[in-house]
Parts: sequence; structure tokens; C-alpha cells
Amino acid sequence: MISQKAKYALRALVALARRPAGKPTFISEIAETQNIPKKFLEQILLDLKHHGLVASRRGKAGGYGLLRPADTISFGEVLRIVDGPIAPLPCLSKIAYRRCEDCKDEASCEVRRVFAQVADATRGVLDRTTIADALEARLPARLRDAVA
Amino acid sequence: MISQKAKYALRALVALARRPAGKPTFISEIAETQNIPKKFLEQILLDLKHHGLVASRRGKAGGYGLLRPADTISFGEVLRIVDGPIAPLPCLSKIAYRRCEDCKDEASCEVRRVFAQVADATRGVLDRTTIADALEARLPARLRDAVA
DNA sequence: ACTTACTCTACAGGGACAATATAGTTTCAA
DNA sequence: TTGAAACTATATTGTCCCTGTAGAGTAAGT
Repeated sequence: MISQKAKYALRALVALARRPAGKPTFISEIAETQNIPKKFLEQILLDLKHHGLVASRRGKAGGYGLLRPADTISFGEVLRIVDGPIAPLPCLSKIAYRRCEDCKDEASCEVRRVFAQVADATRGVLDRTTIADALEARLPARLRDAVA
Repeated sequence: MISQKAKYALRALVALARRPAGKPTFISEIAETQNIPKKFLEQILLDLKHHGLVASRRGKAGGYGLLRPADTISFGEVLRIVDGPIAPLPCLSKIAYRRCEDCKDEASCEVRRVFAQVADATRGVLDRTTIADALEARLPARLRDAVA
């Protein structure tokens, strides 16, 4: 299960991607159209800004906008920012590897071996799918076929 | 991330699968060889018993054993028992569907559409991999190739 | 100035997770 | 028949994280 926060973040980015680039969008507008608590959304967008995904302008004509093109922002990147590692086990994370305390030998760990497959499959989708992809009604072929 | 409890459950089942069927294994033995807190493992095995995966015998010569052949117990089944739904969003769960409160139209939800792919990929591995598969050093071809 | 909007920090309530504790019950064997 | 070993069951505890809320501050346009 991904967190509510991650879901909000992705929905907000999708909403921003629909807007003409260059013109900032109010937090309040996104909050209303996407059903997201405004104060919570503020935190989320601020976080995304600190990670360079969006930019903001303050004041009366302020708001948020995408800082990078939508087709360069992957779902995986957003999830890692908001929820942390994607890997199902700490010992399988690329960005935050941690040995499992209990687990005598990592190389021979059966559970790890199986979940490595899960991690690959998951990353295969999340790191290849961008916000721009999400906008299109039909997913691009490379994603439709990858799973089957 | 899967829970510690799920990892323990899977490791315990793998350990049981290695033993000759019919002869029960002590909880304490599994706990020691697998580095699992004994009392915690008791709860977990009891839970698995209630779901029909393992059987137990009480008393001095008691212990636990697999109730079903190892190649009929999938990782997915175990995870669902211990951790609940596998789906990354409540609205994608097969065993515990729940509409997302915020989310105006499920059919057109971009986030949902992408995570449906993730769910398929994940289930593809977890529901096809059994405890017996995990025992083998090399994963069966159907799993190795599925991801690539 | 005044309003509007973003920025930042702090914190609170609830629930899940990972055990631990305690009190049984069953079985076998000496 | 008594004791020890092993499973059964429920309750409780401490910690952490998730989901927000609150409030004061800063910047920009009019």
C-alpha cells in the first residue's frame, strides 16, 4: 500500500502537468479539484519543491508549476521522495540499503531471492512510467506489454 | 515494504518445507535456527494454522508441520494472511476492495491506472511463486523470464 | 498598506507493528 | 501421577509513522 501522501503527490503532479507550463497554479485550486486537504498539500508540494520537481512563485499571482517536463518525472522518483524506498525488503533497496538484522546469509536467503523478482517487476513499471504517460488514456505499448 | 511478521512467516514455512513431512518440528527449533523471537513465532504459526497452512501436535513430542504440499503454498497467499491486501491501493485489492474516499472517478483515475500495472506485476510473481520454488537455488524459468 | 499566497516548524491523535507477559491446556514419560 | 515440554490464547506495552491541523512568518502584487 502506498501512502495517502504519495497518492496526493502524484495526483497533484498530474494536475499540474495538465496546465499550460509557465503559469503557476494555486495550491487551493489543486486542493479543491483533487479533494486534498489544503494544508497537507502545502507540505507535500513544498517537499516536492525541495527535491526540484516543482517550482513556486509567492504572492498574489503565485502558485506552483512543474519545474521539469512531465515526461522526465517518473512515478518511482515521486514515490521515493514521499514514501521512501520502494523495495519490499530493506536489503533490496538501492537508495537505502540496510542489512536485515535477522538473516544469517543474504546470498542464500530464499525470501530475499523471491522478493528481488518482485522489486524488479515493480521498478520496471514505476521507473518507466512518467507523469506524462499517466495523462494519456492508453498506456504506451512498452508498459502494456511488459507485464502480460 | 513487507512486515517483519510476514518475513518470519515465510522463513518459517521454508524451514518447515525442508523437513521430512509427517514429523513435527519444534517452534523453538525454528525460532533458533531462523533468528525469530519464539513467542512472536508462536503467534504467527498459530495464525497460519487457523488458515490451514500448517498443522500442529501438542505435548512433549509436538511441533509444527506443513499441512499442504510446499508447491501449493504461494508467497501471495502467505502475505495476504499475514499482511493483508497486496494491492498498492485499496481500490485495486481483490480480497478487500475499498473505494478511495477522495477520487472522483475511478475509471479515469490516472494514478489507479498506473498502479494497476504494478499490482499485476507484483501478483504475477507472488501468486506464481511457491514455498517449494523458493527452496530451489535457481528460480524456475517461468519466473526468471516473466520480469526481464 | 493590504490582501493573497507560499514557507516553515511544531505538534497531536490514532493506529499499526513488534514484541512481551501471563495464564492456561495437552501430551508423554519417568 | 507428577513434571516437563510444547502448543494455545488473550492482553498489554512501547514505539513509530501516518494524516492531518495550527499558527506565525515571508514575499509579491495592487
